[in-house]
Amino acid sequence: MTKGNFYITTPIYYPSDKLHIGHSYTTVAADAMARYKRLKGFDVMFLTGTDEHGQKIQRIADEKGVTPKAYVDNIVGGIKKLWELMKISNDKFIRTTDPYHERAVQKIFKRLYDQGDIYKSEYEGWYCTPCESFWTQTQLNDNKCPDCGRPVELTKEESYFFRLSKYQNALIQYIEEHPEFIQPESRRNEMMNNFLKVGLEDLCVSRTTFDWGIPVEFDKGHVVYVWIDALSNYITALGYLSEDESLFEKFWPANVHLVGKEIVRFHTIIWPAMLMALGLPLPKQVFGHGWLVLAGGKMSKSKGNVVDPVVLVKKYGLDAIRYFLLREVPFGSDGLFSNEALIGRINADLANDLGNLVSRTVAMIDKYFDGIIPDERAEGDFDQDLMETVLAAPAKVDEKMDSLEFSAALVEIWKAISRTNKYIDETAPWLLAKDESQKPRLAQVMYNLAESIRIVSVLIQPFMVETPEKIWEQLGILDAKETQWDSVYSWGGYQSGNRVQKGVVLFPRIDLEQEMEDLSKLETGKDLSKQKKAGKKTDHQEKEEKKEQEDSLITIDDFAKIQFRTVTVIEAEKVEGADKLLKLKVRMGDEVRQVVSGIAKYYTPEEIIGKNLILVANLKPVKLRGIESQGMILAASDDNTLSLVTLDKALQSGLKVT
RNA sequence: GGCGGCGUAGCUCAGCUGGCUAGAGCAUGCGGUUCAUACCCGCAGUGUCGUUGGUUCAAAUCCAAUCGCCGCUACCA
Repeated sequence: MTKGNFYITTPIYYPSDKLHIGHSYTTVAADAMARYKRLKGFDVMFLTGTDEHGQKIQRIADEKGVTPKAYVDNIVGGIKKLWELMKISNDKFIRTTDPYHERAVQKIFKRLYDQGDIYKSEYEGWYCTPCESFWTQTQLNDNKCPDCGRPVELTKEESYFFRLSKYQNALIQYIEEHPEFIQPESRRNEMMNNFLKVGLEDLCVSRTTFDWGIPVEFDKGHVVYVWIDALSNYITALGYLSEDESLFEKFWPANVHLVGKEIVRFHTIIWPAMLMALGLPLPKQVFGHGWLVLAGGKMSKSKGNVVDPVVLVKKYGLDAIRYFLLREVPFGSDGLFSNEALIGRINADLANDLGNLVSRTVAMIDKYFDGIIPDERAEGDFDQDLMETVLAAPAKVDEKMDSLEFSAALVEIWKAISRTNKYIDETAPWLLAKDESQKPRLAQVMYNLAESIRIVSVLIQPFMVETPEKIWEQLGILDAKETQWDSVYSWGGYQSGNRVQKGVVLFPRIDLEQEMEDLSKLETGKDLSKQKKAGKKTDHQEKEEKKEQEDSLITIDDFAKIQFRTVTVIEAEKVEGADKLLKLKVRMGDEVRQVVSGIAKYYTPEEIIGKNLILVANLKPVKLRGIESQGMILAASDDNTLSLVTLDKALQSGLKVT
């Protein structure tokens, strides 16, 4: 009886910290899609979960003095609660620490090894300890960690590698033959131009430097590194390589993996290559959505942007938040998240348009007909136009949903709402009510209003999860037939005899100014400027923004470890072939040091000679573009300008700075 | 540096393969209405469509250059 199967996934989130509104964004979108497909009669599998291994979690757990498992159990509990709060209708929640997943990952790893797609070698790379990331020489930025800009160390590690390079051509061909595979299109171009066409390198898929991961069965000391562990969740969740593969057979390949744009690459290159190696079909689509970005950095504090979804839901109601997330930003683009925008949407779309429409309609039916619309009705002007407009919505919603245009789908529904509000003005029921002979006409008008609202209430079900029922209650809709998706393609589903009932205000209006004040108070003590992007970041690749805060306090001893010295620049020249680098010779007392510094865009060699600067003198020397740099010059920069830290008064070089 | 994208009313944006007096929502002003959550309905705008050239009977829409912003990515010693 079903229309077919539909498998949709969110990324599995990294439970190193509480989730924020960006995570909710992805998950609510997936939820809306899953609900929509269920309403359409599909057999849906909606998967979400958590990616729980890795060094970062191990380290955080260590710091807190708990086991990694205990640590993630706690966080995952919170995540599950959040999804309950947001009424996420996932059919399954996978944790990469689930035993069935671990077993399947081991089997996958073994299989790929046995067939030669994984081989053992040595990983030589530059390691950034704070970020726990390896980088290749070419990834480095001025020989520093491209993520955090701190120095990296050359490290060797025995590792297993996945032959990603082998699948390069097959991937290119697949992507070219399946233009719908990577969406939106701009992401496809990025993957093609930046990775596939320039060539893929084999991928390191095991680690020996930590043990919080799935052990490689046949080689103790190695744990499976993120890729095979995390990405395979999409199939292990379905029982792939378990005793019961029936779900896998039923739902794979997935219809769509919803991911944030920052992890499109993993899902469109690494993951498909893994699947090819396993001889499995590829997911039909990977959709990389945009980020919700917090409104302007320095403004955000004073404007008090709240990004904790729990707080938002409690404050404004679940449906308001879900509506905002899906409505405000076209799904493929980035969008601004601000409390003003949120409140604006709530007031304009939800309170004024939808909520008020329901309220006024119910009030009129109640007032004019004691709650039940009489069967004796008379058609009149505007009826036809109303019907046409409202009935046009379902097909448009279908069309938009099929391409994951949630925002556009909601726009279509709201056109119907607007049309209905206008219809009230056109028909002026309060005038009809004054004339006894117009009762049948008034009844028809009331019926049309009720029916329009009924259709709208059915259409909003994928997006809003509490409001539809509240509306049905007020309209006196009891029969499930009236709330089925199929019932909105024709007029007349609202049944005679339904008794309307005034109810609670669906969406109370919010006083914007008052609210912004409250929010600022709520935010005191919290520094949101650190959190510029509320977008979801799920992987081990995630940058750690909190680290700065955690590590921000040092002792005087820590400070003493760094030797700052005054120096004078005696020579300077551009580094051949590098845009950003200047090679400096500096005098430090009797000593002359060679320093390479990434300031070429801001200083010419000529202007820097003779300057008195501060050098970090005991920094481990590194080679930058083959030139040894014996220290680091201090400078400050904002987005546009960089300024060297110079001495206010002329002093000799070589002095200690304390 | 390479690839891609963006720059349109105060704000957020629509405007596909060039063609009626350049649109929507929000905000603003005015008018109407009273069933309703001071709501709804109507009307009114303002825009050198980033800048400069070019193609064309005709360009916001195509081409070139340029400025500004953003995304991905990189440095060829």
